[in-house]
Amino acid sequence: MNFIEEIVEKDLQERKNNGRIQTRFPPEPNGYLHIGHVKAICMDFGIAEKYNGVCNLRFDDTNPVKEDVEYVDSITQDIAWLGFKWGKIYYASDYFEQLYNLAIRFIKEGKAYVDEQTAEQIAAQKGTPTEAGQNSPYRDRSIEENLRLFEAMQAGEIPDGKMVLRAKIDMANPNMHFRDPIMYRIITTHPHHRTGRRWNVYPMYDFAHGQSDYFEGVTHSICTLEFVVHRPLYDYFIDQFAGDNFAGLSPYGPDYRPHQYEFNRLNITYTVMSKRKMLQLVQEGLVAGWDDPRMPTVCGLRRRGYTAGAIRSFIDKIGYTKVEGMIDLGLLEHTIREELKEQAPRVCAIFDPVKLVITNYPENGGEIITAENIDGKPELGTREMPFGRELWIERGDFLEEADKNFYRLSPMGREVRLKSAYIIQATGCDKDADGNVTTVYATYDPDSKSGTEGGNRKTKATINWVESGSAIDAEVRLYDRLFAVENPSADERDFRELLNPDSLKVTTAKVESALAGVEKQDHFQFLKQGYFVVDDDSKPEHLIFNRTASLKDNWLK
RNA sequence: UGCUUAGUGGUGUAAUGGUAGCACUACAGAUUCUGGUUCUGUCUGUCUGGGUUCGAGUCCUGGCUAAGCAACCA
Repeated sequence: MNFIEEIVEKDLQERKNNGRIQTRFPPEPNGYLHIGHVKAICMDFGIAEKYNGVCNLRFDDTNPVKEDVEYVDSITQDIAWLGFKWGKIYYASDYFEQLYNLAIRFIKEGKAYVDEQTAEQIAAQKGTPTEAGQNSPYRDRSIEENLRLFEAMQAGEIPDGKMVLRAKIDMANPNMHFRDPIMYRIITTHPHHRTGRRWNVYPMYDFAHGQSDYFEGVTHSICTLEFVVHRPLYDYFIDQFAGDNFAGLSPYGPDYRPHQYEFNRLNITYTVMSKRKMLQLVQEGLVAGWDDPRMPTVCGLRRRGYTAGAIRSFIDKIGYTKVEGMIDLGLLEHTIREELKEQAPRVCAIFDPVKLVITNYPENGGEIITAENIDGKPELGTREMPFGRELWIERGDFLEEADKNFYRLSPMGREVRLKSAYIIQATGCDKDADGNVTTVYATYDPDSKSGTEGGNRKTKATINWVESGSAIDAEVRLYDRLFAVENPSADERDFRELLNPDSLKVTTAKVESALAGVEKQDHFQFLKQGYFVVDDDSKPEHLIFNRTASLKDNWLK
């Protein structure tokens, strides 16, 4: 149980809010969801699910300059793909009318004023974390003038940037957010994706979020640590209005009060978790798009071959605390391997092929071998592998002069098993002028077929193969970590200089004919290579596989 | 020099005054028709000084360190 769940259970015990549990996931529709958001999603939806409550989706769409419907659609799709069910879909823009009225009321109570200074002047006056700020010269306008100007702002009579509405709190407050925070600014240059040109003023996050929670009846407003310093302001605005129940706007009675709680956000090594940086990577063509398999976005992870179950399991493993840390990318990879090893059919794919000729196999012979998709799991089915005199094997599986650490195919070596087929012994090879092996020769034991009595003989090594006449050429995209350094965000260099130049290698492999009919999102283990998924752009005549994760390999040492 | 938050093995996370545990990583061995998997084992930890207590990772107190906060972003 994490510390948020402890808070919830305590609240439940004390019958706070009559035992009602309501959370919300509040994305801003200005980018695609990434795995950091998934951590928040698992929290928000998880709490609601576990404690018999509801989690609503609320788009925090208070800034039309950055937001777009494109993102609303992708966000809902991603959440659905992850397997979460929201109660209702709300938008902060649903409350623009109420929020505007609250602002008017605030002005009438002498708690807000219209400031005509430039953004630079306001910033300069704000002071620093260690020095108090100065009052604005416009701070003590009359209520009537404030009212008139704010209405003029909304009427479209004031150009963008010329005026803002500020709360009159305390320019000397040690919490910078209390130094007369801006409540409303003018935006006329961009129509809002839902309200169009209806509004010329838009509320800031601090004036919108808590009130939106209140309108909806949210009990636990859970967010990440950077909002800790905003919490006093969240409480402040609600306190100002909750006295008379927001003039009757809450259906939950006078004792109801939403509370904000914060947990540590997710950081993962060798990646970035900033929407701004991701947008830059996309816009500058440094990746193929938001769903590039190297991206930490939900759609990128999906295209990489991560399953919703594995992603949720990963979030479950890392937990929730208030300690800011950095998760090993290795843990994420471990989680997808853990899932795929149970369900991904094994197939042979030869990445660096060299011809193997079995000299004592009949010249025009051939046969079909039936192999289990996963050894020892007959319930997952079988596949057919054509076998013949000429095969493709991995170049690295043959060494003309082997040392004792190499126990695969070699004329000097021992017998070797062809996976699911026969036991062979290398006899020699052909080489080109440069000394590269062009063909390997071997003899086989016809009585050693897998599954027969003669096949029970032990071999030290088993190698992969694909029959040359039936092999299919497939494009394989070998993905690796996006960045070359562990923590790109902490590096003084521009993050774009830190990209891993080997994050994608495209190559061709000879794959089994059984893969002819694969469909998008099918998962496989290419034996000894790694886990691969069929790419969204794959076609029957041009198969494309993305490497989800490599297999662990202890041999290189 | 302010406010806020936080310090448990390499990483993440438990222990709610009573044997510092789990997962990942690393290493070693066994098993294996994947140099994968599986199994077994090993290494490594309570930021620090003082105090309370029979007993402190936990409570009190001083210090140290780190992160966040000065968008008309969320």
